[in-house]
This record gives sequence, C-alpha cells and structure tokens, in this order.
Amino acid sequence: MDIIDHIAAIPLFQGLLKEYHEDLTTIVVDQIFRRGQIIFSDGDEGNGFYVVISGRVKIFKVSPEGKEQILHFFGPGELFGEVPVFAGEHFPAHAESIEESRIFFFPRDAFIDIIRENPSLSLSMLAVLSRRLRTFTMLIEDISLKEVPGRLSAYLIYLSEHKDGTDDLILDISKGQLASLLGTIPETLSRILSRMAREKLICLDGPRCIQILDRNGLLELASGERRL
Amino acid sequence: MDIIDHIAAIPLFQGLLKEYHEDLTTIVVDQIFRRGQIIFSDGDEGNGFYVVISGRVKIFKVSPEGKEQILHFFGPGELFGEVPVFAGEHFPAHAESIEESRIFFFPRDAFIDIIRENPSLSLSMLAVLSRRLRTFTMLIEDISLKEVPGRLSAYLIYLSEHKDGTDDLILDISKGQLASLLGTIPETLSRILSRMAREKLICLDGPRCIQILDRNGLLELASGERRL
DNA sequence: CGTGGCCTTGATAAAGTTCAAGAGCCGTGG
DNA sequence: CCACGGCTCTTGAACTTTATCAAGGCCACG
Repeated sequence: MDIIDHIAAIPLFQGLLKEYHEDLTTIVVDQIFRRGQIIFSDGDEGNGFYVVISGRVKIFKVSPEGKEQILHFFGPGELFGEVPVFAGEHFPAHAESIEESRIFFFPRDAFIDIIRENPSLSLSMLAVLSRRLRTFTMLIEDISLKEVPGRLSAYLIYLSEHKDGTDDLILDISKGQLASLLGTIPETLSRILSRMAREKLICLDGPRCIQILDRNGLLELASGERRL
Repeated sequence: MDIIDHIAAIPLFQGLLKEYHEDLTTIVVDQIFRRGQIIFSDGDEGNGFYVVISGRVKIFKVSPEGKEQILHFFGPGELFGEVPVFAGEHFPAHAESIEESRIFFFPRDAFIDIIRENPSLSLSMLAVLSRRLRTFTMLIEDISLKEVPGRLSAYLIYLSEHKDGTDDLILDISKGQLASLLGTIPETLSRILSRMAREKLICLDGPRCIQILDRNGLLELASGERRL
C-alpha cells in the first residue's frame, strides 16, 4: 500500500482533492515507533501534527510524583499533537506509542497552506477539535464530579456501546492503564472491580474479560443515583 | 456604539473584510441576560455560538448531587458554545450569566457560509479551539494530579501574572465560585486559605483581597515540591 | 524452573467531604 | 437608627473515599 493511499484513507483528508493528497505525500514524514517509545514530551516545541496509521498511541500528563493521567488513546486514522499547530507554543502533554506504531508526521507550514485553500478541510479540522473538547469536558466531569466506581461504570457502559453492544467486554488496555485513564491507581481499580463482582454487577472472566451482569446497576452508579 | 462596531471589535473577527462584518450584522441576535440567568443547559441542542459583549459568563458542569465544576469564565470579546456548531449534537455543559451581560448569538448556518469563504477566519477559530484544548489539558492536570493547595497556588500565581504582576491580588469571583473552579467546595478552600495564611505564604486582607507573601513557596506548592 | 511484569489484597494514613453551627456583612424596612 | 433576613464565609468534628506501603499470587517467557 502506497503512502498516498494511507493519506487518502485518513478521515480528516476525506473530501480533499487528489491533488492535495499528492501535495501531502511530498511533505509527510513516515515514522515507526516501538512499544514504549516517546513521540513527544510535554513542553516540547511542536511544528506539525501526527496521524496514527497503525498501532496505538497514548496522550498523558505526569505529576511530579510520577502519577500519570491518560487523556486519550488514539488508533489508526486519528490525529494528535495538533494544538501547537494552531495555538503556537508547546505540546501540552506527552505522547507515547504503546505498541509498535506507524505514524505520519505533517509539518505545520505546508499544512496551513493547504488548509487556506480548502474550507472543507478546515471544517473537518474544526470538527475534530470540537469533538475533542467534548471528550475533555466529559473527562473533567468524570474526574471531578464522580467517584471511581461511577467513572468505571461509565467506562464499561461506553465500551459496551462502542463495540457490539453485548454484555461481554474485552479490555483493549491493561488494568494499570485503565486506572490511569480513570484518574486513579491500579490498587483502587482492582478493589472496585472485585467489589462490583461481589455485588453481582459484573463478572470477571479472566485477565481482560469482563461480563456485564447488571447494566442498570452500572448506569445507576455512573449517574450517581447509587453507591457501591 | 453600533452593532457593527461591536462585531468588528471581537478578536475572532479581526482581519475579516468589512463586507463580512456587515453580513454578520444581519444574522446576529443581540441579547441581554440578567445575573444568574441560564443561557443554555447541558444537553440542549446548539445551533449557533455566542460572544460576550459585556458582562461575564460561566461554563460549568453539575453532578447529580448538585456539586458544580466550573470549566471557564468568559468575558468581553470571548466566544462560547461553539462545540455543537462544528461537532453537531448538544452543548456539553451549562452556561450562566453571572452578571448582567450583553451577548451576541450567531446562528450556525450563516456562520459556516462565511467561514467557507474566509480561510483566515477558520484559522482564527482553530486557534481559539486549540487554546481551549490547552486550557482543558491544564485543568485536567490540575484536578487529577495536584491536591487542592497546589491548584490554589497555581491559580494565585496565574492571577498575579495575568494582572499587573504585583503581590496584591483582588479576586474577581466569590470564594464559592473559586472553590468550584478548583474542583472543591467552599469549606475546603476556606481551610486551605487560612492554613496558607498561617504559614505566611499569603495574607488575607479582606473579603476578596489576598496578598502574596511568599511567591516561591506558592510555586513550590503548585509544582508539588512541597506540601502544606 | 526461576524471573519479571501485572494484578490482587490487607493494613494504615492522608486528604477531602459532609453536617452542623456560628460569625460577619449588607441592604431593606420598620 | 436599629433590627431583621439573607447572603457568604469560617470553623469544628465525624466520616468517607482514596492513596500509600507492603506482601504475596499468577502467568508468560526465557
């Protein structure tokens, strides 16, 4: 598969004329990152953005004591690191490849030139950023307004709805990473999972398998009507 | 002062041809909100965005138990409620006028038409959204990775730097609102303020006046090197 | 078969919230 | 002019949630 095909397959660039796809081909930097490799760090200067072609990337913050808060996971077709492109200054968080990943890097200036000529591209980009703001709003709500069982319930419901809608869930990240995404630590997550299992809300079916037994109960936890 | 002058004064519309300012005049809805009035609610359908002309607006989330988390305060020249314009769906939070405010509302479709013809406007909008993402990233970091004294210190330092840089601060919001912005409750904020005063980090000079006595100490708290 | 990563469990401690009561401030109206 | 009610803010004590520290279990991989 050619580079131009990968570019044409990126949702952000759908609806862009082939001519511009070709332009992008000439400026793109094609990179491979290994598992655990840092792509950029909080505070680094950014002069372009990234798109995941294959693999997975996590975006996160770290406290001085070493605790980390994951902001996003991004997979194929998704872009990240775009804030400095439009707002200037530095990356506001770290990016790490959590498995072997192929990443395309698009330098800022050439990209801005293309956006100037393509209103539909800029609208797509505005949509991407707006959706991201929505995600952050929900994350802030979760972290600040719910306790851990509520956040976990909301995540499980989300997983179920964004997969096949069934009750059998397969975590695509480790429990340690899930803890970080939920703004807590592995010990706490582990305790709450077993408490939920004891209350027959879920059933733990192995390392990364969770079965939802009482969806309503989870919804009540997520909305704060009920405590564990 | 005419409506077109107000529109021309909005930073987002700087650099836009006068012709477009005139177009905007024909679609804008000029509104006054009283103190405490709700502008829109979390989940409402959004078909346009707002710009503060005068007064102040707070954007916030509310938990089922009634605790609120403030996401932003916006003042003259700033826009809000733009997420549904580009991402579709509903407002992700509530907006309330915290004093008598004059607000311009711009309906979505007409605005999108203008953006299509004005690359520089879309770049301005991208910059606005990117800055907002940066702000949210910092808010998440604060809430999730720092404890309340750290968040408060960071806020005080921020206030001092974004005003005149002096050590005498005047809060432009009530302590209750500040607590909500910091993701805590008034009682906790009050306790921590008096603890900081006891430790000679600050001096409480009346209802809304705080004097910074030990800026370094505050910086250490904000960065987590030190605990209260 | 041992080693390292990831996960679980327990005891303990810290931070923050809740509940309750009271202080200070201010505008209104008797 | 002073008393009243309604605010916001403060303080105290009990309680809840979560983090920390420490130990042990499970499993895959060499």
